This record gives sequence, C-alpha cells and structure tokens, in this order.
Amino acid sequence: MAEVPEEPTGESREEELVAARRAKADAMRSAGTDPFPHSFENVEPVEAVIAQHEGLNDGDETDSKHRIAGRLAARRGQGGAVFIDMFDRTGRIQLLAQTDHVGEEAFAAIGDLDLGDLIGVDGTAMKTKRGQFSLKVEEIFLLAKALRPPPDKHHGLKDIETRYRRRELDLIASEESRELFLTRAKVISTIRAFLDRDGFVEVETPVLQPLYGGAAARPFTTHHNALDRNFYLRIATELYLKRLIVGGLERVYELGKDFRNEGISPKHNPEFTMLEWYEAYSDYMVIASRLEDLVREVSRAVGYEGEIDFESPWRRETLQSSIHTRCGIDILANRDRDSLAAAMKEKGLEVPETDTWPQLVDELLTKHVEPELQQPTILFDYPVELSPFAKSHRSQEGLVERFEAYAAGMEISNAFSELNDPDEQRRRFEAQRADADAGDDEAQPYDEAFIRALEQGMPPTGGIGIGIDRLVMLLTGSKTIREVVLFPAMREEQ
RNA sequence: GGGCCGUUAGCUCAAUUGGCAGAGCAGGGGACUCUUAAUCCCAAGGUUGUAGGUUCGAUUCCUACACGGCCCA
Repeated sequence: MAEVPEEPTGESREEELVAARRAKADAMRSAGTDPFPHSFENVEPVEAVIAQHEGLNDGDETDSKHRIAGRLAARRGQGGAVFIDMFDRTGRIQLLAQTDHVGEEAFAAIGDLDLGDLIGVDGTAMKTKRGQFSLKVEEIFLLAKALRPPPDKHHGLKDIETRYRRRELDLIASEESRELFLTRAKVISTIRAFLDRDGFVEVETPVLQPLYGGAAARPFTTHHNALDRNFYLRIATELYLKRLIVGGLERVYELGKDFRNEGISPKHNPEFTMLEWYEAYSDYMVIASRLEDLVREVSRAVGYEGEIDFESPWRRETLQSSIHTRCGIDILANRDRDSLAAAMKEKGLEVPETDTWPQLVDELLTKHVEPELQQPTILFDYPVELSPFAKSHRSQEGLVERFEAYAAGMEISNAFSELNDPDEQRRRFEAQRADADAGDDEAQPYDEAFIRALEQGMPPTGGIGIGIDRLVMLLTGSKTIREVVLFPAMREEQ
C-alpha cells in the first residue's frame, strides 16, 4: 500500500467542537482573563430575583441591581443586542445585553460565550416591551468554560442510556430531572425531621459486616487486606439496630444504602436506599400507624398530587384474606406443600414443581395480589416460615406479627413485632440453616452475636424497613427505579 | 437465562424493493438593537454500534457479539 491512511477520525466532529471551545478559552488566557476563575460572591437565586419584581409593567426598566450565576442555555442575537437564557438550580431567566450599554469590547466577549458555559451576571431588573422579565446586563463574567457542547437546547437528552450513564447531562438538559432529585432530597429531609421530632436517634451501623442478615438476599463479598478476612456488604441494618435497642437507645433509625447481589429490574438496583427504624415498648400495630403518618407527611411536603391517596387511612387486610379474596385459595387451610399445590391446580394456577410451601405463598402474593394493590394497602400476619425475625402472633398459631405495605403494585415496606426471645430466635436460625443445607441461597446465616445480644434482654419492640427509592418512585410517578437513582448500575460501556 | 424492539452527524430525528446517507439544532463565516424553538444568507460536518457473511454493490438482507429498552423466567 502506497497510501498511508489518515488518522482515524472516529470522534473527529466532537473533537472539533471541543477544539473550538478550547481555542476561545486559550484566547481569553492570552488576553489576561482566566476562563476558570476562583469564585463569584453574593449570588442571588434566579427564583428570588424574579419574585422581587412581580409588579413590573411591559417596557419598565429599574435601577434594581442583581447578581446571578448559572449555565448559558440559549442565545438569540439581534445585531447590537443579544438575548441570553440562563438557568440556575431555582429557575430560568432572560438576559438582555446591548452594545450601547455594555460597550463594544464587552459585547464582543459576550458573543464568544458558548451554550453550556457557566456565567455570572451583574444587571438590573426590567421587563421587555413584549412582557418578558429580564436582567439588563451590566457585565457578564465567564465563571467556567464548558469545553463540551450541551445536549440539544430544545429537545434535550432523549437517549435513556446516556441519561443514566451521564446523569450530569440529563440534569443540565432537563428541569424535570432536576426537580425529581430535589424532590428525592425533600423526601429524605422530611423523614429525618419526622423521626427526629418523635424522639428517634439517627445511628450508623457497619456497612462492612462479618456476617450478613436481616433480609432474604444474596450479599456482595469483599476482602479486608490488613485483617485478611472477608466482609459482606450489608443487605439490611436490622440486626445491628436491634442490638442498639438491647443497648437501651429505645428509638433508633438508620437511613442508608443496602446492597443485594441480585438481578436488576425496574424495581431493583443492586444498591438502594433503605430506612429502618425500631422503637422499644411497641409492636407492629404502632409501627403501622406511624408509617401512615410518615408517608402522609412526606407526600404533603413534596406537594404530591397523583392518583394515590395518602390522606385516607390505608386499606388493611390479612395476608390470608388478601389471597383468598383474589384467588379463592385459603393458604392457612392448606398448610402443607401438596395441599396448597392441589388447591392452586384446582383453580387453574401454575404450580412450579420445585416450590416449597412458603415459595408457593410468595408466588400467590407476588403474582395475584401485589399487582392489584394500587392504593396504599397493608397486609398483616405472615406465616412463620417467611419471617425468621418476627415475633409469633399473639393469638394465631403458625403466624407471626408482620406486615408488608404496598402501593402502585409494589412492596414499599416490611415490618414486625420483633422477635425478642433468644431461644426462639435460635430455633428460627436453625430452621434457616436447614433451608440453606437444602439449597436455599437466601437463607439467613446463623448469627451468634445477635443471639447473645438478645440474651441480654431486648424489650418488646416494633421495627420496620422502608424502600426509599420505591417511595420516591410513588411520589414522583416514576416507572423505574433508574429514574430516581442518580447513577443506576449499568453494564460496562463498550 | 429466553423472546421482541432499538443503536444513522455533538444533540433530536429522516431515508433506502439492495444503487452517491438528509434535515433541524449546536458549531464556523456573515446580516440584524425587543428576541424567546428568533429570523435570513454562505460554507462545513458521517467507519450508519462492532465483527463476519451473501452480493457487481450492504446503512438496508443474514449470522454472531456489545450496549440499551420492553415483556417473560
């Protein structure tokens, strides 16, 4: 081959755009201006500036000076004038720069700004003849050069994959996305305020645990070099929090990440945010009403106006009746595997051959009940086989005092009267060990440290876990958890 | 894990019974002092996800793979 091929130009177009922007930054440096200055003090939120001038009439100009900062979103040149749209976290505002007012040199510099640049502005409040509130520019400062172009100014960023992988672009392009994550933050701060007000203590327990437990899930495993031992990333905070109840903290909560090494779906991210709280001298009924109060308060705080009714008392059913109503099958009258399987077949339902009795109950619940629970519903009283940490029911043999709360066809919460009898807890662990030996890889490992803590004496206690990502999904009408997690787990980008 | 759908310019999208891949926005040059998806003129921008196959010719048809989405397990 005589010809030497040109250099590959795979990203040439984008690199050209970057080069043009970098050249502008370099030109500024040559002229003695830093395209990445250190600070810009005394900035007002755009929302506040707009709010101060609601009474202006079309064409009014004022002497009211304001300093704002944000990202340059759009520009409309008009000869000796230019209109610029910029936005900060609180809102979007139009700037009007006129060559007569700022001078030719500054006007030319404004012309060199690119969409996406971070700018600071000093200007005066005005309303255009067409009635658009604006800031009349005195001076514009480049606060940071954007070397890469932003997403389309009108269509935004539509590609779902890019929105998740490069969330910063999504946040730049989409006010809805920014609002969603501000709502998420509001949910979390409201929860903290609610629990703090009711005398709960926020605590932090280990994320790296010698033994995992508190939920039916497979863990992530990691290794500590100095100790030369393996740790698990927690799948729940439950067992440590109950040890704090033993210790006398009486009301504790933890809000943080749990990790479950399982499939990814619209309802599952491998790391997710969980709230757990435990309160001494109470039981699952007390917990249920506090859950209703909390969710109602949170929905009000974020201004929820969707289809789900968080104001009324939640529907309450037993697990048994919820299945009986929808499938015509009484799980407690069919207390063994073969009997329940026969009842399901009689109703024409599919029966997975290898499923155990608890798995069949879970199948009925997941497939036939859960999707029906659109309005907030609490299902009470679960079979003991499904609930190794819940206290036996005070009046019903074979059941435990446990409830799960559902809304929009999704489990959002799981709560118990906590099992505090150490000998009973030991028997439950032994049953789990038998399940594990039989091949159940979600069975609870035997936790001697937890048993020993219970032997110290734990007061009667109610406790709960709430999936915060799912709660945010409900409150924002999001169909997938990836919409409410800033950086959802993805396969490696190729 | 299985099925279906998608992947084209920086962004948003077209197009082809298999025959030189097109727009808008953004970017470059120019005009314009009340625009707001501003407008107008000029020029430029592509390994059509990756690797193979069929074909005179593949972005289009076939196979595998990658990533994503939806549904099922």
